[in-house]
Amino acid sequence: MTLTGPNGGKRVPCEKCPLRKRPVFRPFEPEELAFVSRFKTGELSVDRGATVLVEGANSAHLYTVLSGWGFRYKLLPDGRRQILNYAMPGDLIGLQGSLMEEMSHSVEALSPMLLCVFERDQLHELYRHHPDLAYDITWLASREEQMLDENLLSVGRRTALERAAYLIAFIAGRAAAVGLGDSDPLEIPITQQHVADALGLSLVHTNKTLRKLIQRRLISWQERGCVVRDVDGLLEVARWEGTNETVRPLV
Amino acid sequence: MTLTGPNGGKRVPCEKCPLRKRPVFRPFEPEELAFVSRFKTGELSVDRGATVLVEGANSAHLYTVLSGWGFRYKLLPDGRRQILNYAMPGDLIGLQGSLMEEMSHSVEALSPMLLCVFERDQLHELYRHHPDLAYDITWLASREEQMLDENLLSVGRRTALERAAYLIAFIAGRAAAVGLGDSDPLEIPITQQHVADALGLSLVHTNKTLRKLIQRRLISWQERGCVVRDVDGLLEVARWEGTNETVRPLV
DNA sequence: CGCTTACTTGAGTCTGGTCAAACGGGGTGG
DNA sequence: CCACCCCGTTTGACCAGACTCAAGTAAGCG
Repeated sequence: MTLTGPNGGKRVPCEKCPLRKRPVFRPFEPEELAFVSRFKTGELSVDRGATVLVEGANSAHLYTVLSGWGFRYKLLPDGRRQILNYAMPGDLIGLQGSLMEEMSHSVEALSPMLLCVFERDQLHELYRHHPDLAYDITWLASREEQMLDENLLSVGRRTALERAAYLIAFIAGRAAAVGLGDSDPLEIPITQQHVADALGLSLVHTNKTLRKLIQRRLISWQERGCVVRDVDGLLEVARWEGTNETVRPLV
Repeated sequence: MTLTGPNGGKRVPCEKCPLRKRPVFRPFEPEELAFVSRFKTGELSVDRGATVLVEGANSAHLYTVLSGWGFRYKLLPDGRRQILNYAMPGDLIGLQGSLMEEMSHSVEALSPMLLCVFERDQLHELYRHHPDLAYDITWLASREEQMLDENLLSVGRRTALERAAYLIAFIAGRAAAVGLGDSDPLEIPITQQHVADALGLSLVHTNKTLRKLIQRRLISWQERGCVVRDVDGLLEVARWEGTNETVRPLV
């Protein structure tokens, strides 16, 4: 886990942020950009498997994913784990920890990740002087809630096969919006255990379910990764229309 | 469904809002109160069973629950329903619909409800001139997300009995914070179908599960309602510590 | 080369689902 | 006033989807 200081070597200036070029992200006014740039106090680089945020901690920072994959999860006292959502470039993480006393979930990296670091303290200043950005942050929180709603519907009411197809199509859709898998078929860096914990299923049953999707040639599996072959096919199995990724703010 | 106009007969002025006296809600500055009061453009009274907000609609309003119970839910095309969360006094509903293009869930009343109505358009003004209130709204959105996280963990990873106990203890905890069931034991106005749809279980299995809680004298069931007898017992069955209801903003 | 991690697969079990029927109270129309 | 119906709850019988246990394979790594 490396923390690059302000203007350190690796620092990606917000103005030149590669993500910002993507059409999913709304263009920012120069002054907004300037503020965000000041708001960003560093970059954090974490390895695969590293814990970015821990439940119960009182984090002084919040982050935006610059690159890489991660996931939010909660644990039961006896170790049962539920993955709540996946995080990918452009996603804000740790907002809850900045607003509340402490984090109520943990975040772990699925691949090496690069994170933009923001100071929790400056959030108040953002709200005071940049109402549009404040609005954006609420919007992002609301979007996260929307995703959770859909996930909850899935875990609660879809069958195992529908759930698996939904999850992969959902991730693929979000990834496509930020330009992942543009050229080659998308490869999601997850193990089947991660899928199981997101779906609320056992590892064994998840394996058997994924096998069906593989047989139908909708996905294939490589060590440590799911290759998405046919998103439309997945959507059909899930009986889902997919989300329309609307234009959104970036931090 | 009745809409009472500004300063109509039934209108509860924000300054005299009975909820505001509760210690869970943070005290507001006079100017904040004045703005909220202006922000509130009316009251909406709905009957039990009425749909307050519909998925897909583009609502011009958002609401705060003044009294009564409701629930947020999503449907699958074939009718399967998942209840996402329950709404009770002090909760903000319809924020998503105000921020996004359209609602991604519906809201239905479990009992007669009284709602404070706010204009979506004025949300921008709130963000521009009342950063603290804006912050509060984000905080509330974040709290809703936190509740969803916990619900998702429950549906995904807890057993049927744990889930049922958790749900009822969760609702009871929230209700107690806003003063419901202060004198008599709390009575939650839900049917077993509502419990089933919140837990992701079938009606039959839900009935058998609730029966166990009833045998253990943790709850009892009256027509159209769950009576909470022993919250600590429920927490124990759920293997859960309960949420600490922290002070929060009201609207 | 042995260890670890992740994926597979089969067998047997059990939780939870489906189907079906019945009950009881409240409301309503005859 | 009574018969009927509807809604929500209850129960039993049976079925199936998902879980656990167990063992084996394959690839990567020190």
